Amino acid sequence: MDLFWTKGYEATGVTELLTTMGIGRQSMYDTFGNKRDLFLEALRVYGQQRVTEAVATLQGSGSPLGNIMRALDMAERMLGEHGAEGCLMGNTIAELGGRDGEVADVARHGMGLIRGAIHDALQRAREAGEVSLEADIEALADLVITTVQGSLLLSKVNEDLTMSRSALRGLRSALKTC
Amino acid sequence: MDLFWTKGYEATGVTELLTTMGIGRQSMYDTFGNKRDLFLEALRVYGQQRVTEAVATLQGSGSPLGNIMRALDMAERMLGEHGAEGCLMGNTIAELGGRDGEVADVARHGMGLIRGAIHDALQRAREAGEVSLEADIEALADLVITTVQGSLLLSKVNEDLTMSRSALRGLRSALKTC
DNA sequence: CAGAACTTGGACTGATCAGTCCAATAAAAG
DNA sequence: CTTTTATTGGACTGATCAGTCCAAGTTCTG
Repeated sequence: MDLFWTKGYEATGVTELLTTMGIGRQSMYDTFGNKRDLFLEALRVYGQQRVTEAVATLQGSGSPLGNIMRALDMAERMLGEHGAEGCLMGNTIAELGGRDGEVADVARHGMGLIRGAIHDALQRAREAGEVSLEADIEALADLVITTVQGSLLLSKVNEDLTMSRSALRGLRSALKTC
Repeated sequence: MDLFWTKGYEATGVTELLTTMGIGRQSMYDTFGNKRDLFLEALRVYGQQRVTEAVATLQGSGSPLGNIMRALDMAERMLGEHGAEGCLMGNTIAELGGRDGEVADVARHGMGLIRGAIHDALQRAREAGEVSLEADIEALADLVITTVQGSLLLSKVNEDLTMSRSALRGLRSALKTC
């Protein structure tokens, strides 16, 4: 998973995967079938990890808007730790999104789950009076997931994370005033 | 340029490039040196095109905030016409950003120019009273470019452009209320 | 202990790729 | 007309790649 994450699908060789996983060639082909299916499995694991932690944060017991802010803290932490690698789902969409439908489905599905959790948190925030009644919850949820993905994309090329952090800052203030 | 745009760098073969360009193999190697330098040239041309039209819109004579909105119209038009392909600069960052410094520089430079034009327009908008004096111009400029890139990334995997358009809608309303 | 299931390294295949070389042709320039 | 320059297609190189095969060893199971 880490290899695919840092180097991308095509740029990662099977031999490299084997030595990193510490297993023999035949074992990999017996277990996963081929490189693409191994990648698909890695992508599923990655998606599950991210979705699990994001949803847990967004469904926390405290203030819904506070939970969203804490989710954005998570995104910032990810920027710091994995800025150069970006997000495996985002990377995958960029590299294979237009070529492999099944891969695209997995990435889209993972993002959809996170977007749904953001949307639900926004709805609770609206009910709690933390955002205005007129706020467009759908648009805001899409804005959040889109901005986070954008910031993770740009961080791949800006070793200085100012721009990515700044975009998230703009997003936070937009959420507070809406 | 179109080939690299739709298929990515690695997935585009030299032979394919030659037939599309309608020239012989040797001519290409004599003229551009190798595949990577040809790509670099295509990326520069793409960047120049996008920067030129974006800056022209953002520096228009009318209302600065209105110019930003018109630039977002441009992004929406691009979503409709090239949603499945995304943005060549964004695609390039995702595929090669961590591996080829010179390529990363070109993509980063193009985006920096657009970001600068957005920033200047925001500044003029603030001076004209279209956004509040307390607005964080830097954060807003980064939010805009980041969201647009994010929406172009997600559009590669959502043939239905609802999410991308919705994110831009959220961005517009955030700009209006700030 | 004996047999089955799993794992290993290494050799191998077939395909694909970027890049080079060359001989023939076409265009341009003097 | 003649010489130089540009362009072409096609053969070729060397490397890399995913995936297969096999023989030997290891672990698990009854």
